Amino acid sequence: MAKPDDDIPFFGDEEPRPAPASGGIAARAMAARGADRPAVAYLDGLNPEQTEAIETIEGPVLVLAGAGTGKTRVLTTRIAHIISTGRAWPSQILAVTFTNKAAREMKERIGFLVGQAVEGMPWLGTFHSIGVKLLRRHGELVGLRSDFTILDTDDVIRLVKQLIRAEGLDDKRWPARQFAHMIDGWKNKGLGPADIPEGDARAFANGKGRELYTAYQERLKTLNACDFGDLLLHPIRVFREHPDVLKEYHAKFRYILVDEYQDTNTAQYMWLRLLAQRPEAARGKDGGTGGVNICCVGDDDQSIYGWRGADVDNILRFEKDFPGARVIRLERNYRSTAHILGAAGHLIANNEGRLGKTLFTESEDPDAEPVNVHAAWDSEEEARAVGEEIEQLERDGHSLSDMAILVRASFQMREFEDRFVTLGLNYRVVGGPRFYERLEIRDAMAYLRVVAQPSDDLAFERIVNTPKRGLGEATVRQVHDYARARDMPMLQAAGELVQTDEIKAKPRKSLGDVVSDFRRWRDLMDSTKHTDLAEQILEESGYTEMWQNDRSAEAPGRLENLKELIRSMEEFESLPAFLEHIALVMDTDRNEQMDAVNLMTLHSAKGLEFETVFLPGWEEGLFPHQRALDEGGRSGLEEERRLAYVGLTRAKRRVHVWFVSNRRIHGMWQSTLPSRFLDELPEDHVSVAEMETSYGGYGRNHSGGPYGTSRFDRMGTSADPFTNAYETPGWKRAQKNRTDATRTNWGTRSGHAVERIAYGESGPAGRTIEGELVAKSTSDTPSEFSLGERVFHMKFGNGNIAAIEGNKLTIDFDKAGRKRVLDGFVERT
DNA sequence: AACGATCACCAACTC
DNA sequence: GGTGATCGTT
Repeated sequence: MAKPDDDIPFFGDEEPRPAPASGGIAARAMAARGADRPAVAYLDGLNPEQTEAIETIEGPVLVLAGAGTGKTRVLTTRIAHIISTGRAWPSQILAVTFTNKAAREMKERIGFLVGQAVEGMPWLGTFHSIGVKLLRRHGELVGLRSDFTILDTDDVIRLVKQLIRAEGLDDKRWPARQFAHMIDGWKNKGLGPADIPEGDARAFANGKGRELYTAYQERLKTLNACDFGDLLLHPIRVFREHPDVLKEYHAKFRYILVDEYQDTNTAQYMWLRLLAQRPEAARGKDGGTGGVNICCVGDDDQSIYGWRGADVDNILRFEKDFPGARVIRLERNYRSTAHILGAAGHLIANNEGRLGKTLFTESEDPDAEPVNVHAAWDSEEEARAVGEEIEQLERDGHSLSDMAILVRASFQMREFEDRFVTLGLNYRVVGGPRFYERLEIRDAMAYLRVVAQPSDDLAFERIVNTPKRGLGEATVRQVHDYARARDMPMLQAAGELVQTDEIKAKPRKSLGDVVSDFRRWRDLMDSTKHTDLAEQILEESGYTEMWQNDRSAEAPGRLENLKELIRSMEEFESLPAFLEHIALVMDTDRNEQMDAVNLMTLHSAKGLEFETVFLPGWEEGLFPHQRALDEGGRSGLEEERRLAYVGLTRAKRRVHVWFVSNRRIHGMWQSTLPSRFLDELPEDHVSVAEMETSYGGYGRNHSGGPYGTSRFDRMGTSADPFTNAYETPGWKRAQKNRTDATRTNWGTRSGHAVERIAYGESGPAGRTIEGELVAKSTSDTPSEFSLGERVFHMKFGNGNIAAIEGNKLTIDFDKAGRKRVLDGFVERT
């Protein structure tokens, strides 16, 4: 086997092996070579299916790996196996993942198996980071210089907005965000401006869709920039238009592995096919093995990215694409209790079009808890109750890091955060609002981008007048127009303009200063350490000073973040390397070692596991998400169900599902119905929480509070909206529990009051609460209240009606101030 | 040109 | 609840 040029020293069959890393499994594996099976130690402890998935090295393989069945172990061991048996150099293995986290984890675990050799795997990464690597080499074939920049969604939207305005269109009527989203969708499908369907092209901006898309691509080219979609599309173009280049990679990548195959979109699929389907293999000249050594690992039940273009069909049609493919199912679960698996399996069985797997576990745990379902009045109480449960678990000796709260939508996080702050409970937001998205970080990055890449107009425009330098809209536009007219970067245009007298004296001076600043910084780039340079730039530009003079509450935090930014640059060797990292790797994993509760969305929970999982917000409209239902119809619902499945299967031992009766959405309180998914959980594996375990104490406290009313009363009413829709035995038991608890604890007086609050004066039968949005379903009905009327709201207390819009009331509350609420939630006093 | 106040609109998630 | 856009003011 010839050693590839870009490989690092490692062992091959003919070469002496370096001393293996001590304790490395590979070391033991090599020592054990020649013995009977398991021939190598790293295959110890694997079940037969896993072993098959690892040892079937030649030819196409699809591994259908259910949740918790050792998917990552199979992938990493397979790679270790390929390397250890000398079938390929580390650099000859292409291993793609979707997230940086997955790539990082895989790299770490391969490191445990093969030691140093993992450092020789340059082609282990996300689709996008590998795309960047390809384009740095071959970008010129599609008109990109090798120092191109990568635009994030924010940049894209700003750019699209400029283009929409340049076309003389109203950017209100045709929102840039929407068009950016459309472009992204086209790119996910592998469509360039010429390829998009006529209907799509006409759908936006009076038929100017295609024109705009073309203009957008043109603009990217002049900016020497790529958006995320281009990181996939450009390599595809290179491969298609330059067979010699493709051939080079065919020879290079002897083994291809794909993680989370069910999440590949069409462009990624095209990309993979180009690399995996070799013409010589098709002609049968490749040693009879079929030649396509591709191994895709995935789980159709965990496909949750349909809305961003992932195509489940990719996994469903694998066998057609790669004839002779071996399909291996991993169904033995090593993570969860039988209760959790039972609940998840029963839920997901409601989906059609599955490849079909049934997870099982062999561990028998007599103490295992069923899945717990809880009800709460509103999201605030939900957060409080979850907080209590967490504290109880903590007192029982569980560590916070073993618990996670998985929400459907990120806005749900705030209430938990608020609660945890009050409790002094450590928490960690995983994948939440990211560091790089912060205003000050983006500003600082813009400075660095202009220095590293003077043609980066988007970055230039962002900071040309930040801090304020007296360069207003008028001046910036002048520079912009000058640049566009001469097809040059704005920085250069600014440099030329200040030589002329086209600009008034004041802005001319500041613009000149900016230009010479950037010139100076740029000259320093080669001679100064990038961290020092960054510090110098922030200092000399007046940017840090701007925040030092800012007396707002956030300013100190922002300065802290800027320091953090400089610190995080340390580990990169150069400014460009750092900028690329930021563009692609948007997470900073700080505080990983702290013991803290994990808070994240269901999407970002995929691939993780926790002892205890809290799943709040199981309500119609939120989960399943209304938008998924509206846009995706049945398949949208199925995707939501898979998301629920992902949530449940994250748990090893305990699951607590919550739903609330009232949730505030867009600042308005809305009544909600429990999610249909609750109904799809099997009774055998579910227990509906008894009142005293989850509601005791604090509910009572509130009944004595300023607003007087207990919050659970509504549930005990005979007209309970849940009754009709939810007939399962488990559900009835839940009703019964609620009823009993209500009656015993709080009596009926407030029950009556709340009943009216919940249904308004028209009575329970008249106004059906229509699941997701009461506001929508009843907006035609004029409100029965009148202006100035004195009303009572159970959360906000007494107030006067200031305005009426259908059934939405604007009320000036005595204590809570002005709020907008639905009329169903207030009563006359 | 800069600033502060008010308003409209939005809020799945990843690279 | 937060943000960006817009308007009126200096």
